Amino acid sequence: MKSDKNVSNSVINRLPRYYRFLGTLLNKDVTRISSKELSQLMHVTASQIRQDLNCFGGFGQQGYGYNVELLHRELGSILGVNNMTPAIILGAGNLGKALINSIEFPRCGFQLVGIFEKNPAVIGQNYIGLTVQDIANLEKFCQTYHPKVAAICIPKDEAAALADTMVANGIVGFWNFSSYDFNFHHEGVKVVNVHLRDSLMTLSYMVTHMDEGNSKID
Amino acid sequence: MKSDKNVSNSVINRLPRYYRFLGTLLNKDVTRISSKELSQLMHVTASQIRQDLNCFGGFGQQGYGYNVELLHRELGSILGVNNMTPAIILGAGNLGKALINSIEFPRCGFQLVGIFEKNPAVIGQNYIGLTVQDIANLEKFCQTYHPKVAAICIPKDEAAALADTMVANGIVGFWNFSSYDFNFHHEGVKVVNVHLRDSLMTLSYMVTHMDEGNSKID
DNA sequence: TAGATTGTTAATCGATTAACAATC
DNA sequence: TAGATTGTTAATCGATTAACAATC
Repeated sequence: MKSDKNVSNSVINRLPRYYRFLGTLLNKDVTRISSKELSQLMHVTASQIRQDLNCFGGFGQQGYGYNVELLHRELGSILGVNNMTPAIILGAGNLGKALINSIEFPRCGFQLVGIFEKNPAVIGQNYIGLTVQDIANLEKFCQTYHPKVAAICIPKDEAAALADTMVANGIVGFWNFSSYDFNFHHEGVKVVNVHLRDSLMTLSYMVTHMDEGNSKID
Repeated sequence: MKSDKNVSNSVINRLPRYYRFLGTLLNKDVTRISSKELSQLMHVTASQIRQDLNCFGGFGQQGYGYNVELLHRELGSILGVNNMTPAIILGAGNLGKALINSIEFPRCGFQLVGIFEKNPAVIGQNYIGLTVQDIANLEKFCQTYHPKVAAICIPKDEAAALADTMVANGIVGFWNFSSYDFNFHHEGVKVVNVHLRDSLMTLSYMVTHMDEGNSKID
């Protein structure tokens, strides 16, 4: 892999989409594709595809295009989808349960190793082979099993109360569904925020201003 | 309100966050705030705040700053949070149920008027006062109740099969959790995509490349 | 009035697109 | 070889930041 020069957030955000489209092509037994063909499929410019891919290496061949299987595998490796990074979920409420049941963590690069909740009615329940644990045991669990990533499905205040503990105990990545702002006070951790409420309000703006240009938000 | 000039996707995406912070300030009985103070609170530049707000009007006062309550109300109105736009949810699986139970639609500008599912085991169940309906009744429902927005919590193929019907029956906005690409074939509709799987894979990239700069994605 | 802070224009920065020489 | 398509550099476009005159 080429030394990762110039990899902007925009590029990183587009990588999973490339990976997804290539997976679809692979399932259809497409063996090669040019940036132009892919650009028509994905509705982006061929230039952007070539620029994006070249942040990571020269995966194509002049006059030929890209080998779908190879490129898919390379992007998977860049995304780390085979790393099985140990991950936990904080909060087994509606959202937590939805993630547990609808997200294929192993296909995204993670192994789900623990689920934590403070509600006694939920503690002890079983989901996809994991027993929901008391969130009071979180620190001890981290010291034993060293999860690296946490999906935050608890309210802002509870997230705030646990943030320092998590970082101190080796959590380096947050998939954050709360409105707590992690990287404000935590250096060196990676955060992907998913603000569902904000995203719905953005849609409210868009349908409220139907006439205006903006038609799509990712 | 000033004529909406130059409102980019970036600005629209930031609006709900401004609204959220102002709501918090309001709860703390803060009556006025300068762009500088707000910028420190939100970790953005004061310049950007002033630029963003000025897309919609001059809500501040030289030498004083912004009236929190007024600005909060104005942003709410711009976002359309009081519009009560009729909305439906397609799919009452794990994710659909999570949205029903954890998102406050009325506070985001919507009134939830229908929930649809194809699984017979779920049809007829009750959530927050709504009975889950057979998705086969969707078209008829639309013609009677005219929902304007749909949250898509069904698989790509099912979304694809229903897309034309929905658009033909007046749905103009999609909160899309599937990997079906709406605006490819549908003109004039507004789409906010939420690709949870992609977002988790982006986090995988980030923790796989810990050393590199990027630390936060929204 | 003097001090503060906006609204807005100008400068900078970064991301996207276009172009093309390299090369399979 | 000729045609196609990449990798990469240069040009354009848009978004962010800085600066400052207007003004409360």
